[in-house]
Amino acid sequence: MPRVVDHDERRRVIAGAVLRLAAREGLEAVSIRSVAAECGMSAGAVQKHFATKEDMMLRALELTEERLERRYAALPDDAGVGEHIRQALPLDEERREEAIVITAFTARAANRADWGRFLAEGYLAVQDSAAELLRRAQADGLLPADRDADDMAAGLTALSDGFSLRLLQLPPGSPEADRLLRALDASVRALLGVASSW
Amino acid sequence: MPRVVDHDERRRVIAGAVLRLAAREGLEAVSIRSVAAECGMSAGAVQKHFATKEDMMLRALELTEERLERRYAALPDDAGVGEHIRQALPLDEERREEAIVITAFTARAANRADWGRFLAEGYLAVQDSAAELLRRAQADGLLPADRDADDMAAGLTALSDGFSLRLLQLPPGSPEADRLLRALDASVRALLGVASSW
DNA sequence: CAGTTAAGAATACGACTGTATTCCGATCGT
DNA sequence: ACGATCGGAATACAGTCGTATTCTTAACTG
Repeated sequence: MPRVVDHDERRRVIAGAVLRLAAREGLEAVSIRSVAAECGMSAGAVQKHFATKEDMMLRALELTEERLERRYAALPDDAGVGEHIRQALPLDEERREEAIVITAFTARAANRADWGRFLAEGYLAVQDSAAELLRRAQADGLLPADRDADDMAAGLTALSDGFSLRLLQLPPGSPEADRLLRALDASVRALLGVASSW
Repeated sequence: MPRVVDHDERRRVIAGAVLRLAAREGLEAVSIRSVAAECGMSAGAVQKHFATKEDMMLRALELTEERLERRYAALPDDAGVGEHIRQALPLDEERREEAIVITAFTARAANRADWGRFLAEGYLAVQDSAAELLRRAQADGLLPADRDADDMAAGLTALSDGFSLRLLQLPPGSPEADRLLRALDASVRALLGVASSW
Protein backbone atom coordinates (compact mmCIF):
# COMPACT_ATOMS: atom_id res chain seq x y z
CA MET A 1 0.00 0.00 0.00
CA PRO A 2 1.37 3.39 -0.95
CA ARG A 3 0.75 6.72 0.70
CA VAL A 4 -2.65 7.11 2.25
CA VAL A 5 -4.43 10.36 3.10
CA ASP A 6 -7.56 11.12 5.05
CA HIS A 7 -10.04 11.23 2.23
CA ASP A 8 -12.91 12.72 4.21
CA GLU A 9 -10.74 15.43 5.64
CA ARG A 10 -9.54 16.37 2.16
CA ARG A 11 -13.11 16.53 0.97
CA ARG A 12 -13.95 18.84 3.83
CA VAL A 13 -11.03 21.11 2.98
CA ILE A 14 -12.13 21.27 -0.64
CA ALA A 15 -15.72 21.93 0.37
CA GLY A 16 -14.48 24.78 2.54
CA ALA A 17 -12.69 26.25 -0.45
CA VAL A 18 -15.92 26.00 -2.42
CA LEU A 19 -17.71 27.99 0.27
CA ARG A 20 -14.99 30.63 0.39
CA LEU A 21 -14.92 30.98 -3.37
CA ALA A 22 -18.68 31.01 -3.77
CA ALA A 23 -19.03 33.66 -1.09
CA ARG A 24 -16.30 35.84 -2.53
CA GLU A 25 -16.95 35.58 -6.26
CA GLY A 26 -20.35 33.97 -6.60
CA LEU A 27 -21.56 30.42 -7.16
CA GLU A 28 -21.06 30.71 -10.90
CA ALA A 29 -17.33 31.26 -10.33
CA VAL A 30 -17.00 27.81 -8.81
CA SER A 31 -15.29 25.41 -11.20
CA ILE A 32 -13.03 22.45 -10.60
CA ARG A 33 -10.06 24.54 -11.62
CA SER A 34 -10.91 27.62 -9.57
CA VAL A 35 -11.56 25.52 -6.49
CA ALA A 36 -8.22 23.80 -6.98
CA ALA A 37 -6.48 27.16 -7.13
CA GLU A 38 -8.38 28.32 -4.04
CA CYS A 39 -7.02 25.51 -1.92
CA GLY A 40 -3.61 25.22 -3.60
CA MET A 41 -4.17 21.87 -5.24
CA SER A 42 -4.05 20.83 -8.84
CA ALA A 43 -7.28 20.40 -10.70
CA GLY A 44 -6.59 16.71 -10.98
CA ALA A 45 -6.35 16.34 -7.23
CA VAL A 46 -9.71 17.96 -6.68
CA GLN A 47 -11.18 15.76 -9.35
CA LYS A 48 -9.93 12.62 -7.64
CA HIS A 49 -11.88 13.35 -4.49
CA PHE A 50 -15.31 13.77 -6.01
CA ALA A 51 -17.02 11.66 -8.61
CA THR A 52 -18.58 14.76 -10.14
CA LYS A 53 -18.86 18.50 -9.63
CA GLU A 54 -22.37 18.10 -8.29
CA ASP A 55 -21.02 15.83 -5.58
CA MET A 56 -18.57 18.54 -4.65
CA MET A 57 -21.27 21.17 -4.47
CA LEU A 58 -23.51 18.95 -2.37
CA ARG A 59 -20.62 18.34 0.01
CA ALA A 60 -20.22 22.11 0.36
CA LEU A 61 -23.90 22.39 1.15
CA GLU A 62 -23.60 19.66 3.76
CA LEU A 63 -20.68 21.53 5.27
CA THR A 64 -22.85 24.56 5.90
CA GLU A 65 -25.26 22.41 7.87
CA GLU A 66 -22.41 20.84 9.82
CA ARG A 67 -21.10 24.25 10.74
CA LEU A 68 -24.52 25.46 11.84
CA GLU A 69 -25.06 22.39 13.99
CA ARG A 70 -21.64 22.79 15.54
CA ARG A 71 -22.47 26.35 16.50
CA TYR A 72 -25.80 25.22 17.93
CA ALA A 73 -24.03 22.56 19.98
CA ALA A 74 -21.52 25.10 21.29
CA LEU A 75 -24.29 27.29 22.67
CA PRO A 76 -24.77 27.34 26.47
CA ASP A 77 -27.73 25.39 27.76
CA ASP A 78 -29.63 28.47 28.81
CA ALA A 79 -29.28 30.14 25.41
CA GLY A 80 -32.55 31.68 24.27
CA VAL A 81 -34.26 31.77 20.91
CA GLY A 82 -32.53 34.99 19.89
CA GLU A 83 -29.14 33.43 20.45
CA HIS A 84 -30.07 30.45 18.31
CA ILE A 85 -31.35 32.61 15.48
CA ARG A 86 -28.19 34.66 15.50
CA GLN A 87 -26.19 31.54 14.63
CA ALA A 88 -27.82 31.44 11.22
CA LEU A 89 -27.48 35.14 10.42
CA PRO A 90 -24.64 36.47 8.24
CA LEU A 91 -22.99 38.39 11.04
CA ASP A 92 -19.41 37.31 10.36
CA GLU A 93 -17.48 36.07 7.36
CA GLU A 94 -18.10 32.39 8.04
CA ARG A 95 -21.83 32.74 8.46
CA ARG A 96 -21.94 35.09 5.50
CA GLU A 97 -20.37 32.40 3.32
CA GLU A 98 -22.95 29.92 4.44
CA ALA A 99 -25.86 32.27 3.92
CA ILE A 100 -24.80 33.11 0.38
CA VAL A 101 -24.30 29.49 -0.57
CA ILE A 102 -27.50 28.27 1.02
CA THR A 103 -29.45 30.99 -0.71
CA ALA A 104 -27.97 30.11 -4.08
CA PHE A 105 -28.65 26.43 -3.47
CA THR A 106 -32.20 27.14 -2.44
CA ALA A 107 -32.83 28.86 -5.74
CA ARG A 108 -31.31 26.00 -7.69
CA ALA A 109 -33.08 23.37 -5.65
CA ALA A 110 -36.43 24.69 -6.79
CA ASN A 111 -36.11 22.59 -9.93
CA ARG A 112 -34.06 19.69 -8.63
CA ALA A 113 -36.12 17.29 -6.61
CA ASP A 114 -33.19 15.73 -4.74
CA TRP A 115 -31.64 19.02 -3.68
CA GLY A 116 -35.05 20.28 -2.66
CA ARG A 117 -35.61 17.25 -0.49
CA PHE A 118 -32.24 17.71 1.15
CA LEU A 119 -33.00 21.33 1.97
CA ALA A 120 -36.56 20.69 3.04
CA GLU A 121 -35.38 18.01 5.46
CA GLY A 122 -32.78 20.34 6.88
CA TYR A 123 -35.35 23.07 7.38
CA LEU A 124 -37.71 20.63 9.04
CA ALA A 125 -35.02 19.35 11.40
CA VAL A 126 -34.13 22.87 12.52
CA GLN A 127 -37.76 23.77 12.88
CA ASP A 128 -38.57 20.66 14.89
CA SER A 129 -35.78 21.17 17.36
CA ALA A 130 -36.83 24.79 17.69
CA ALA A 131 -40.38 23.68 18.40
CA GLU A 132 -39.07 21.33 21.07
CA LEU A 133 -37.20 24.22 22.67
CA LEU A 134 -40.33 26.33 22.61
CA ARG A 135 -42.51 23.62 24.11
CA ARG A 136 -40.10 23.26 27.02
CA ALA A 137 -40.14 27.01 27.55
CA GLN A 138 -43.92 26.93 27.54
CA ALA A 139 -43.92 24.14 30.10
CA ASP A 140 -41.56 26.17 32.25
CA GLY A 141 -43.83 29.17 32.04
CA LEU A 142 -41.28 31.24 30.16
CA LEU A 143 -43.58 31.57 27.17
CA PRO A 144 -47.36 31.94 26.85
CA ALA A 145 -48.87 28.49 26.39
CA ASP A 146 -51.75 29.54 24.16
CA ARG A 147 -49.73 29.48 20.94
CA ASP A 148 -48.88 26.55 18.73
CA ALA A 149 -45.20 25.72 19.12
CA ASP A 150 -44.88 24.37 15.58
CA ASP A 151 -46.39 27.50 14.07
CA MET A 152 -44.06 29.62 16.16
CA ALA A 153 -41.05 27.55 15.13
CA ALA A 154 -41.99 27.87 11.46
CA GLY A 155 -42.39 31.60 11.91
CA LEU A 156 -39.04 31.93 13.64
CA THR A 157 -37.13 30.08 10.94
CA ALA A 158 -38.87 32.18 8.32
CA LEU A 159 -37.94 35.35 10.17
CA SER A 160 -34.36 34.18 10.38
CA ASP A 161 -34.19 33.37 6.68
CA GLY A 162 -35.94 36.56 5.66
CA PHE A 163 -33.69 38.82 7.69
CA SER A 164 -30.67 36.89 6.45
CA LEU A 165 -31.59 37.78 2.88
CA ARG A 166 -31.84 41.43 3.80
CA LEU A 167 -28.60 41.45 5.75
CA LEU A 168 -26.74 39.90 2.83
CA GLN A 169 -27.19 43.12 0.88
CA LEU A 170 -25.78 45.32 3.63
CA PRO A 171 -22.24 45.65 5.00
CA PRO A 172 -22.04 44.06 8.47
CA GLY A 173 -22.14 46.61 11.24
CA SER A 174 -23.73 49.29 9.08
CA PRO A 175 -26.52 51.43 10.58
CA GLU A 176 -29.07 49.78 8.28
CA ALA A 177 -27.94 46.35 9.42
CA ASP A 178 -28.27 47.38 13.08
CA ARG A 179 -31.72 48.71 12.36
CA LEU A 180 -32.71 45.39 10.82
CA LEU A 181 -31.37 43.46 13.80
CA ARG A 182 -33.48 45.56 16.15
CA ALA A 183 -36.51 44.91 13.97
CA LEU A 184 -35.69 41.20 14.11
CA ASP A 185 -35.57 41.31 17.90
CA ALA A 186 -38.90 43.09 18.03
CA SER A 187 -40.40 40.59 15.60
CA VAL A 188 -39.19 37.61 17.60
CA ARG A 189 -40.68 39.05 20.79
CA ALA A 190 -43.97 39.72 19.07
CA LEU A 191 -44.03 36.23 17.62
CA LEU A 192 -43.34 34.61 20.98
CA GLY A 193 -45.65 36.93 22.88
CA VAL A 194 -43.02 38.06 25.38
CA ALA A 195 -42.16 41.60 26.41
CA SER A 196 -38.41 41.23 26.80
CA SER A 197 -35.95 39.32 24.71
CA TRP A 198 -35.61 35.78 26.02
CA MET B 1 -36.08 54.50 -42.37
CA PRO B 2 -36.55 50.76 -42.56
CA ARG B 3 -38.68 48.52 -40.41
CA VAL B 4 -39.03 49.65 -36.84
CA VAL B 5 -40.12 47.54 -33.87
CA ASP B 6 -41.03 48.42 -30.30
CA HIS B 7 -37.68 47.96 -28.68
CA ASP B 8 -38.90 48.11 -25.08
CA GLU B 9 -41.66 45.63 -25.74
CA ARG B 10 -39.20 43.21 -27.29
CA ARG B 11 -36.94 43.55 -24.29
CA ARG B 12 -39.86 42.75 -22.04
CA VAL B 13 -40.72 39.67 -24.07
CA ILE B 14 -37.13 38.48 -23.85
CA ALA B 15 -36.98 39.18 -20.13
CA GLY B 16 -40.13 37.11 -19.74
CA ALA B 17 -38.45 34.25 -21.52
CA VAL B 18 -35.51 34.58 -19.15
CA LEU B 19 -37.86 34.24 -16.19
CA ARG B 20 -39.61 31.23 -17.66
CA LEU B 21 -36.35 29.52 -18.49
CA ALA B 22 -34.71 30.32 -15.17
CA ALA B 23 -37.73 29.03 -13.28
CA ARG B 24 -37.94 25.83 -15.29
CA GLU B 25 -34.30 24.88 -15.69
CA GLY B 26 -32.39 27.08 -13.28
CA LEU B 27 -30.51 30.34 -13.59
CA GLU B 28 -27.41 28.58 -14.83
CA ALA B 29 -29.34 27.34 -17.85
CA VAL B 30 -29.89 30.90 -19.03
CA SER B 31 -27.68 31.73 -21.98
CA ILE B 32 -28.18 34.00 -24.97
CA ARG B 33 -28.83 31.00 -27.11
CA SER B 34 -31.22 29.21 -24.77
CA VAL B 35 -33.22 32.39 -24.23
CA ALA B 36 -33.43 32.88 -27.96
CA ALA B 37 -34.79 29.37 -28.38
CA GLU B 38 -37.25 29.96 -25.52
CA CYS B 39 -38.88 32.90 -27.28
CA GLY B 40 -38.45 31.67 -30.83
CA MET B 41 -35.86 34.19 -31.92
CA SER B 42 -32.38 33.78 -33.27
CA ALA B 43 -29.48 34.31 -30.91
CA GLY B 44 -28.42 37.32 -32.93
CA ALA B 45 -31.80 38.97 -32.41
CA VAL B 46 -31.60 38.60 -28.66
CA GLN B 47 -28.09 39.95 -28.73
CA LYS B 48 -29.19 43.06 -30.59
CA HIS B 49 -31.58 44.06 -27.84
CA PHE B 50 -29.15 44.01 -24.93
CA ALA B 51 -25.65 45.38 -24.76
CA THR B 52 -24.59 42.46 -22.59
CA LYS B 53 -25.97 39.39 -20.90
CA GLU B 54 -25.88 41.15 -17.55
CA ASP B 55 -28.17 43.82 -18.95
CA MET B 56 -30.58 41.11 -19.96
CA MET B 57 -30.53 39.53 -16.53
CA LEU B 58 -31.07 42.86 -14.81
CA ARG B 59 -34.03 43.53 -17.09
CA ALA B 60 -35.50 40.20 -16.01
CA LEU B 61 -35.02 41.19 -12.39
CA GLU B 62 -36.75 44.50 -13.04
CA LEU B 63 -39.61 42.62 -14.65
CA THR B 64 -40.24 40.70 -11.44
CA GLU B 65 -40.62 43.98 -9.58
CA GLU B 66 -42.93 45.36 -12.25
CA ARG B 67 -45.13 42.28 -11.99
CA LEU B 68 -45.26 42.49 -8.22
CA GLU B 69 -46.20 46.16 -8.32
CA ARG B 70 -48.89 45.49 -10.90
CA ARG B 71 -50.41 42.86 -8.62
CA TYR B 72 -50.26 45.24 -5.69
CA ALA B 73 -52.00 47.91 -7.75
CA ALA B 74 -54.71 45.45 -8.79
CA LEU B 75 -55.58 44.72 -5.17
CA PRO B 76 -58.85 46.16 -3.81
CA ASP B 77 -58.48 49.15 -1.53
CA ASP B 78 -59.58 47.27 1.55
CA ALA B 79 -57.08 44.45 1.04
CA GLY B 80 -55.32 43.54 4.25
CA VAL B 81 -51.74 42.68 5.01
CA GLY B 82 -52.25 38.99 4.40
CA GLU B 83 -53.54 39.69 0.91
CA HIS B 84 -50.49 41.81 0.13
CA ILE B 85 -48.08 39.20 1.40
CA ARG B 86 -49.75 36.55 -0.70
CA GLN B 87 -48.83 38.51 -3.83
CA ALA B 88 -45.15 37.77 -3.21
CA LEU B 89 -45.54 34.08 -2.38
CA PRO B 90 -44.91 31.36 -4.99
CA LEU B 91 -48.53 30.23 -5.11
CA ASP B 92 -48.86 30.03 -8.87
CA GLU B 93 -46.50 29.54 -11.78
CA GLU B 94 -45.92 33.24 -12.39
CA ARG B 95 -45.08 34.05 -8.79
CA ARG B 96 -43.00 30.91 -8.56
CA GLU B 97 -40.87 32.09 -11.46
CA GLU B 98 -40.32 35.40 -9.75
CA ALA B 99 -39.48 33.87 -6.41
CA ILE B 100 -36.87 31.56 -7.91
CA VAL B 101 -35.23 34.32 -9.90
CA ILE B 102 -35.26 36.84 -7.09
CA THR B 103 -33.72 34.26 -4.76
CA ALA B 104 -30.98 33.44 -7.21
CA PHE B 105 -30.31 37.12 -7.81
CA THR B 106 -30.20 37.80 -4.09
CA ALA B 107 -27.46 35.24 -3.69
CA ARG B 108 -25.47 36.67 -6.57
CA ALA B 109 -26.00 40.24 -5.47
CA ALA B 110 -24.16 39.54 -2.23
CA ASN B 111 -20.90 40.15 -4.05
CA ARG B 112 -21.99 42.69 -6.62
CA ALA B 113 -22.46 46.11 -5.15
CA ASP B 114 -24.75 47.41 -7.89
CA TRP B 115 -27.11 44.44 -7.84
CA GLY B 116 -27.18 44.61 -4.07
CA ARG B 117 -28.16 48.24 -4.13
CA PHE B 118 -30.91 47.54 -6.62
CA LEU B 119 -32.36 44.80 -4.44
CA ALA B 120 -31.91 46.71 -1.19
CA GLU B 121 -33.80 49.67 -2.66
CA GLY B 122 -36.58 47.42 -3.83
CA TYR B 123 -36.89 45.83 -0.41
CA LEU B 124 -36.91 49.23 1.23
CA ALA B 125 -39.62 50.54 -1.09
CA VAL B 126 -41.87 47.56 -0.36
CA GLN B 127 -41.18 47.84 3.34
CA ASP B 128 -41.89 51.58 3.42
CA SER B 129 -45.22 51.27 1.67
CA ALA B 130 -46.10 48.43 4.03
CA ALA B 131 -45.21 50.62 6.99
CA GLU B 132 -47.46 53.35 5.59
CA LEU B 133 -50.30 50.84 5.32
CA LEU B 134 -49.72 49.76 8.91
CA ARG B 135 -49.62 53.33 10.24
CA ARG B 136 -52.96 54.06 8.62
CA ALA B 137 -54.40 50.92 10.17
CA GLN B 138 -53.07 51.98 13.55
CA ALA B 139 -54.65 55.42 13.15
CA ASP B 140 -57.94 53.76 12.27
CA GLY B 141 -57.75 51.60 15.38
CA LEU B 142 -57.48 48.39 13.36
CA LEU B 143 -54.06 47.61 14.84
CA PRO B 144 -52.59 48.18 18.30
CA ALA B 145 -50.73 51.47 18.30
CA ASP B 146 -48.01 50.46 20.72
CA ARG B 147 -45.80 48.81 18.10
CA ASP B 148 -43.33 50.41 15.76
CA ALA B 149 -44.74 50.33 12.23
CA ASP B 150 -41.30 50.17 10.60
CA ASP B 151 -40.25 47.22 12.74
CA MET B 152 -43.50 45.46 11.93
CA ALA B 153 -43.07 46.15 8.22
CA ALA B 154 -39.52 44.78 8.28
CA GLY B 155 -40.76 41.71 10.11
CA LEU B 156 -43.58 41.17 7.65
CA THR B 157 -41.32 41.34 4.59
CA ALA B 158 -38.90 38.97 6.30
CA LEU B 159 -41.73 36.55 7.05
CA SER B 160 -42.87 36.74 3.46
CA ASP B 161 -39.38 36.06 2.12
CA GLY B 162 -38.70 33.31 4.61
CA PHE B 163 -41.90 31.43 3.90
CA SER B 164 -41.31 31.91 0.18
CA LEU B 165 -38.03 30.04 0.48
CA ARG B 166 -39.74 27.19 2.24
CA LEU B 167 -42.62 27.04 -0.20
CA LEU B 168 -40.23 26.87 -3.13
CA GLN B 169 -39.17 23.41 -2.02
CA LEU B 170 -42.71 22.07 -1.85
CA PRO B 171 -45.25 21.33 -4.57
CA PRO B 172 -48.04 23.95 -4.49
CA GLY B 173 -51.17 22.69 -2.80
CA SER B 174 -49.38 19.94 -0.92
CA PRO B 175 -50.32 19.34 2.73
CA GLU B 176 -46.94 20.63 3.87
CA ALA B 177 -47.46 23.82 1.88
CA ASP B 178 -50.90 24.31 3.41
CA ARG B 179 -49.42 23.78 6.84
CA LEU B 180 -46.82 26.45 6.15
CA LEU B 181 -49.43 28.90 4.96
CA ARG B 182 -51.38 28.44 8.19
CA ALA B 183 -48.19 29.02 10.16
CA LEU B 184 -47.62 32.17 8.11
CA ASP B 185 -51.10 33.42 8.95
CA ALA B 186 -50.52 32.76 12.62
CA SER B 187 -47.15 34.50 12.49
CA VAL B 188 -48.59 37.58 10.80
CA ARG B 189 -51.33 37.83 13.41
CA ALA B 190 -48.80 37.49 16.23
CA LEU B 191 -46.56 40.09 14.65
CA LEU B 192 -49.39 42.58 14.24
CA GLY B 193 -50.92 41.79 17.62
CA VAL B 194 -54.36 41.01 16.27
CA ALA B 195 -56.53 38.01 17.03
CA SER B 196 -58.08 37.49 13.61
CA SER B 197 -56.53 37.80 10.19
CA TRP B 198 -56.90 41.34 8.94
C1' DC C 1 -37.50 53.32 -58.09
C1' DA C 2 -33.08 53.52 -55.97
C1' DG C 3 -30.72 53.88 -51.67
C1' DT C 4 -30.32 54.05 -46.92
C1' DT C 5 -30.87 51.93 -42.63
C1' DA C 6 -32.68 48.94 -39.03
C1' DA C 7 -33.82 44.01 -37.82
C1' DG C 8 -32.38 39.86 -37.69
C1' DA C 9 -29.65 35.63 -39.01
C1' DA C 10 -25.41 33.36 -39.31
C1' DT C 11 -20.86 32.68 -38.42
C1' DA C 12 -16.28 33.19 -36.18
C1' DC C 13 -13.38 33.30 -32.26
C1' DG C 14 -11.06 32.78 -28.03
C1' DA C 15 -11.89 31.36 -23.50
C1' DC C 16 -13.54 28.25 -20.30
C1' DT C 17 -16.20 24.21 -18.83
C1' DG C 18 -16.55 19.08 -16.85
C1' DT C 19 -14.70 14.87 -17.44
C1' DA C 20 -11.70 11.01 -19.18
C1' DT C 21 -7.29 9.57 -19.66
C1' DT C 22 -2.45 9.29 -19.21
C1' DC C 23 1.71 9.84 -16.81
C1' DC C 24 4.87 10.45 -12.82
C1' DG C 25 6.55 10.00 -8.16
C1' DA C 26 6.25 8.46 -3.61
C1' DT C 27 5.27 5.06 -0.24
C1' DC C 28 4.34 0.87 1.83
C1' DG C 29 4.09 -4.49 2.15
C1' DT C 30 6.70 -8.27 1.01
C1' DA D 1 15.12 -3.92 -2.89
C1' DC D 2 11.49 -4.43 -5.68
C1' DG D 3 7.07 -3.70 -7.44
C1' DA D 4 2.30 -2.94 -6.57
C1' DT D 5 -0.68 0.85 -5.75
C1' DC D 6 -2.42 5.13 -4.64
C1' DG D 7 -2.15 10.43 -4.67
C1' DG D 8 -1.65 13.82 -7.60
C1' DA D 9 -0.28 16.43 -11.86
C1' DA D 10 -0.84 17.11 -16.61
C1' DT D 11 -3.00 16.75 -20.75
C1' DA D 12 -6.77 15.82 -24.14
C1' DC D 13 -11.32 16.40 -25.77
C1' DA D 14 -15.77 17.77 -26.98
C1' DG D 15 -18.96 21.10 -25.84
C1' DT D 16 -20.78 25.68 -24.54
C1' DC D 17 -20.23 30.25 -23.39
C1' DG D 18 -20.40 35.61 -24.45
C1' DT D 19 -19.41 38.63 -27.82
C1' DA D 20 -17.78 40.70 -32.28
C1' DT D 21 -18.44 40.63 -36.91
C1' DT D 22 -20.45 39.85 -41.32
C1' DC D 23 -24.18 39.11 -44.26
C1' DT D 24 -29.07 39.04 -45.73
C1' DT D 25 -33.65 40.78 -45.78
C1' DA D 26 -37.09 44.13 -45.66
C1' DA D 27 -39.09 48.63 -45.22
C1' DC D 28 -39.35 53.52 -45.47
C1' DT D 29 -37.52 58.18 -47.55
C1' DG D 30 -36.21 61.03 -51.14
